[in-house]
Amino acid sequence: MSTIKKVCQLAGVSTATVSRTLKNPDMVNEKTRERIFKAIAEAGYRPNVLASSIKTGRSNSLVVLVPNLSNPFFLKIIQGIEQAAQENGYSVLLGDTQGEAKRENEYASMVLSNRADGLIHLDHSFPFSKNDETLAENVPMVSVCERIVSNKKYPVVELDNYSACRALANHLTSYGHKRFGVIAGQKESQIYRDRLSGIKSVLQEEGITLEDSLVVGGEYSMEAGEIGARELLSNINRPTAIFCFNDDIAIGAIHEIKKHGLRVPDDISVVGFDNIKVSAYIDPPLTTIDQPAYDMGRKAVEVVLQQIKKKPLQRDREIVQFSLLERESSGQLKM
Amino acid sequence: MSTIKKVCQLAGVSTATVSRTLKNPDMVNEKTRERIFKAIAEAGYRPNVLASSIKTGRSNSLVVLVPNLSNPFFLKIIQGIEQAAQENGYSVLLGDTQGEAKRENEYASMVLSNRADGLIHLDHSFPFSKNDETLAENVPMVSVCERIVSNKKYPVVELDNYSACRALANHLTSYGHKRFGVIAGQKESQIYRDRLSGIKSVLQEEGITLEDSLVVGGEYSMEAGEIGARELLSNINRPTAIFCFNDDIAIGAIHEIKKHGLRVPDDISVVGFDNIKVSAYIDPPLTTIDQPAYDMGRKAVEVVLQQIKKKPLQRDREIVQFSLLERESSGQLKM
DNA sequence: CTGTTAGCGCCTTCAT
DNA sequence: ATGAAGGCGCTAACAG
Repeated sequence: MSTIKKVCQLAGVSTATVSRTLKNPDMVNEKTRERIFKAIAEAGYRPNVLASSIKTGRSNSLVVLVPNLSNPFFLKIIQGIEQAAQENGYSVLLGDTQGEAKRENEYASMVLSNRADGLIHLDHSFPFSKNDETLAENVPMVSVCERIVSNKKYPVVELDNYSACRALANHLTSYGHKRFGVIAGQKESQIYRDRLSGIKSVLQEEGITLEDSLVVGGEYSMEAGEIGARELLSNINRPTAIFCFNDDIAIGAIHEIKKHGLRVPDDISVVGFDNIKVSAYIDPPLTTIDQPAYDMGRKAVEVVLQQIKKKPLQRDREIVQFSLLERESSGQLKM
Repeated sequence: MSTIKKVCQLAGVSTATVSRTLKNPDMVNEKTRERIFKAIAEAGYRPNVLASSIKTGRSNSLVVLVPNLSNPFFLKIIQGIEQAAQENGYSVLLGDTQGEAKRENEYASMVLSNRADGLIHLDHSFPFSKNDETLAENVPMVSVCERIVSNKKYPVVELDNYSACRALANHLTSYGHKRFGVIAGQKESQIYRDRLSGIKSVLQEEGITLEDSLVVGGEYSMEAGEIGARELLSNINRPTAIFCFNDDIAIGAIHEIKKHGLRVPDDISVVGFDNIKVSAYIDPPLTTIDQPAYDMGRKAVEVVLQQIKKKPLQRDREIVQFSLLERESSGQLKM
């Protein structure tokens, strides 16, 4: 690995000139410049970014914390992040936390040790350890989808879960459904509260109460969808329509419902959330809320870069638009 | 951000002692050690990894190049990579190349500029630019699934695609199928050749020839599966069984086949490749080849770390085991 | 066991 | 326009 010095020797100039040639080419005489470029090529020289980072104090990397890499929805977000990061000269350090605090702490601390300049968190937990809490105070950080629980307010990129769930609920009540079930994801999050209250607000308007026993689940996965559906199907008040808190859950639920010899949507309507790709390809195609995952990722990068560059944020909540995709997993109540 | 010097002041020692306390605690007196730890806590000191990297010449990062972040199969590989990397004190820089040479070049060059110590490539292209070719000669690099096309042999982690496809073909011929179609992925890769010849070898044994017009596709996606299926269905020799080169393609194909009013597997059998999660949940559940994606990721890390540590590789091809999962998308030929 | 010293590779004044 | 020199934060001989 040749260093700047080898280039100096070859070109017969000082390190300063080589450095300048790379940063501010105009500051250097055209002839020397050419000579230096030739020397660089000859030496196969690459500036050591670490060495320059140490001076500037910038690593030009962002850490991204994902609770679950298997979720295609997160993937689309990451794609957006990665894209936007690259366009801005940043690279992405990926941290699969699996929701474990220990892993979160480890990855988050990369920002403290100068390995990364900012943090994007796809979860609601405060990712730093107790120990690092005060250190973390000025860390550029943004959460996507979920809101970070902390004394300090961190910016967030999310959609209006309340309204989105109202849209879904209105859709289903308009089809005449009266008995509902919910298969939720994590229950301790803001998302859970927002979505559930969105649903309840509509049902209330229809004079319907959602019993606790009809709100099941606790994890965003196909398996959870299966289990949740099984639970709901065995309820005395078997619902005719089921809200699933993401598409994976819905896919699991539909699978289970069919296994019981029931039809979707003729016997039971199912709606999802996220609009992952495969949702359009399953049978029946899933009615769901489209979240602009890719854009959410991009926006998150914007927000965290703003913080890194110490520019003031216009707002600390970026709300993105959702849209209700009515496909074939939901339909008229047949009685 | 406080540096090692602040700790020195607080603890009244030299930088060397602080450094040692962090690296080789036993080399330092217990009392001073405690004092230093207290000072570190007080200062909120975090070693600047960039600064140490510059000395050691190691960044403790690996770049991972993925052609398509939307493919859940790659995701599982990345999960394995990420996991194994973390266990070994490495972090993962994610590069979504979208199969574009320019992006590959850019990400690959991170190894040349000391941003990363090694490279894991989930594609078959040589990721460095022409310019960097000689520079890249000694770069620790491994490919997963695909084999890197290059003069120099790079190690690879893959499964025996030829045998896996023989297994699929045997499975289908045993059900009496005689007319086959193939919806392939990228056609210029080793995978394509291996898989196709695996299929053909079995068909040949049965005295069946696979016409070129029945080998369609060119991309690993659900859309490609739809298009490919449409093409095959309109062929005069409409196949009764279709090989799809990954599960996404199969999902798209099944979707399309159903749209045409045909049933899977009663009218047409469909088999996939990879065994992504959702394949067990679609209707009908997909017969496919299970690739141990997670383990492949882990193994790739092992291999690249071996190279980084300049240890000789036992072999330059790590073959992982596949297994044929017979589910319900394939069945007896009905006539 | 601890401190001194000399860099790692690069950037950046400050001179010239 | 270019060079000399100091330093970024940390590590690693080498002394003591």
